[in-house]
Amino acid sequence: MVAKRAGVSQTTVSFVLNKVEGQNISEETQQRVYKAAEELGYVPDAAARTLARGVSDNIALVLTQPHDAVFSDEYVAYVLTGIVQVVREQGFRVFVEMVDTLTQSDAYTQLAKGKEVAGLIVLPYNSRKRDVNRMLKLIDDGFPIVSIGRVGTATEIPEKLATVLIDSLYGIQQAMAHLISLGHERIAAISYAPEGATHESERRLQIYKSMLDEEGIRFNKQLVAYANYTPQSAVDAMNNLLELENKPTAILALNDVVAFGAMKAIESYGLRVPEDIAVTGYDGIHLAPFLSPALTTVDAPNVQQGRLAADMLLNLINSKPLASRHIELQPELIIRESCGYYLKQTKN
Amino acid sequence: MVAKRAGVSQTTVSFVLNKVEGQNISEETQQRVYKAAEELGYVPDAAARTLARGVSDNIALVLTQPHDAVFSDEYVAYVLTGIVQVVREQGFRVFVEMVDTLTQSDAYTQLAKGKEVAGLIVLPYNSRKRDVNRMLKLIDDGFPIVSIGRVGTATEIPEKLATVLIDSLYGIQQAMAHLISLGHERIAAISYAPEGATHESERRLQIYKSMLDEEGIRFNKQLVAYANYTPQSAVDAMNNLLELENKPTAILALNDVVAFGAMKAIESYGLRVPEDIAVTGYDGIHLAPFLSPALTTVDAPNVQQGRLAADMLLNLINSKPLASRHIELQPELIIRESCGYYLKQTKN
DNA sequence: TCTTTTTACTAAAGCGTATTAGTAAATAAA
DNA sequence: TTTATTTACTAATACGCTTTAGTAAAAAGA
Repeated sequence: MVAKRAGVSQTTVSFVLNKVEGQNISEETQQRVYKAAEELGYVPDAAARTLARGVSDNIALVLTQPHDAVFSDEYVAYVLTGIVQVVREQGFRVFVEMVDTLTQSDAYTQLAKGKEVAGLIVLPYNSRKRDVNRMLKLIDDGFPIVSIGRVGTATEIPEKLATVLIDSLYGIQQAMAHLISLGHERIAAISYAPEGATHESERRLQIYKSMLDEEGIRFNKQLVAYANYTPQSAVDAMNNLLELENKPTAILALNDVVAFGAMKAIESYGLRVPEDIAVTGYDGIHLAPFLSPALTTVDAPNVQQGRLAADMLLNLINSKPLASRHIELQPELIIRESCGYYLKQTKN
Repeated sequence: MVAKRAGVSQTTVSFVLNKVEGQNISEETQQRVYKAAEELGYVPDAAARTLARGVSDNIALVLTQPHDAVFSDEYVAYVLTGIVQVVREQGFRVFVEMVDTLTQSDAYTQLAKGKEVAGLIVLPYNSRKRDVNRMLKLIDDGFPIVSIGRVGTATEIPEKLATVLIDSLYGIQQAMAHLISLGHERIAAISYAPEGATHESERRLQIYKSMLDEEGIRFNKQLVAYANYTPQSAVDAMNNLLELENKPTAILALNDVVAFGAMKAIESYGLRVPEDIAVTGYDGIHLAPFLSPALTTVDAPNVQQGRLAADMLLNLINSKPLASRHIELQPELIIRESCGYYLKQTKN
């Protein structure tokens, strides 16, 4: 079509529009091709192009979730945004796949083998060992995969799997140090996941324990409660803590949604945050500063996490060397009102 | 590959795997094909398939936003979830495209003409007239497009454009009626967008005005403030209202993010919600019940909106008749604590 | 002047599937 | 028994692009 209109061969059109190097096409011919393409509103057929090239221009973000669960998590939105921002500059598009690892465990393989995408970014927080093995097999076959965060139940990050993590060790340490520096000793932790459900939540609890240890505070099992991803379950967990004879004076919420629920429970109970009980969160959701009291939380750079994962993936796709297979980003404690830090400051 | 292994022709393989009707393939041959495909882990090449069929198995969700803006809106996440849930059952995948309507105004056309997708679902809240015209032209060419919500600045919904709306007239009316029934007369409205920026925000303000009118309350221009999509801008807007000599006794926040900001501003100012000032929101974000006080808000069924849009799109793609080109969903006022309704109840 | 190199292109094959038109063998109808 | 129909397949083309191998004409080198 374009070829006819410009009076050249299809080959020439392809060379011109793709700016293929090493082909001496005269300036004049090039202009003619561009003009013809412009006039016809030509857009190359994506499928034909992919078929001929053998590689797709798409990548997928794979979320491991039961697929009727709503991804209400801001976290995912942030990561996705980061990814889209980066890959679009190289002409890639992004699929969002919600994979129920129980019923569609071959989803990774489908995407890869069908050449639907050139690479995958995976949020594997609910995935099983079987899924991980599938991923590793694909990687061995040379298929690019980057993981964001730790794999669900696995204790170790597979060396082969490119990963972008957020250093929760550092984050939780900061939060705990902050609470301790404010004089708290009866610090309770509320996990966002059931006991043993994910490696990451267990890890955060572990850090909580070791921080207590370092400070010579005895770990008390009663002061650990488990929510179930929803804010309501966090309310319930907090209510259990409030029924203890020796109530905690501070709450380390393992994510912000839990912190929301905990604060709600505390105030419904008739106590005040931070005067009676201090609360810290983790994630840095964008409404955290606008709670009353504003939530002190560990701000994790999630957009950045998405961007870096996308960067890594593009490098893998283009067979460029990776600076590192495992990137760790530093979160930052943002001190606001929910721990009473500024209250103390003013008093002095 | 599969053909050789099963000892049949490529054609037969295609017929079997695609379950093509009217082809008499013996049960035995079918089993042989299935077995061979299974053993080889065969996954059809997506690009080749699309090329041969002439239609893609993908759709795109197009977000009109400056593409460096983070889509922190839960709203988008909900809609996306609904869409993915529905289309995946028919074997479709979903692209997420973030389109800056200023710099990439031909994005719709690219996707359609490149046959990258079989149809589009558009969230057009920031789109310009030019974009709308492009969409309408594509529709005229028979390309399936469904819009979620009203087109950015347009006053009318184009008849040709299939649309899934949420009836904000009904929603805002309920919220206003609730505030008025609680005795409020000095009701201020805070828009989530700058004056005149989007049709939807202006529409909500219009409903606010007409409700005042109906109740014989004089409209006071001073009682309208404008935020700029972020919670911080809502804080600023609220602070302006708090500086009025005659402070409002109730705030109609035009979305929940604004409500968050407004409540924060009120409490920072030293007043209480709902005792001094009542607040209603709009959207029903999932943290609304866990604010203190819990936010009374108009709950919009956004997942459902996504599902219905996906349904419509699939019908358009399959050239099935649409029951209606314009669907309107009813939101529902959820009464919680931020207006003092239960406070009054207890008093009596 | 004759040969080599460079310039500016093109013909044709190939990517992996869907699909149309067709065929040989088996069965049914006349 | 002959003809028509049905069953069970297959050969070959098309989809629209990329890319390899090649060619004719012009320029450079000997």
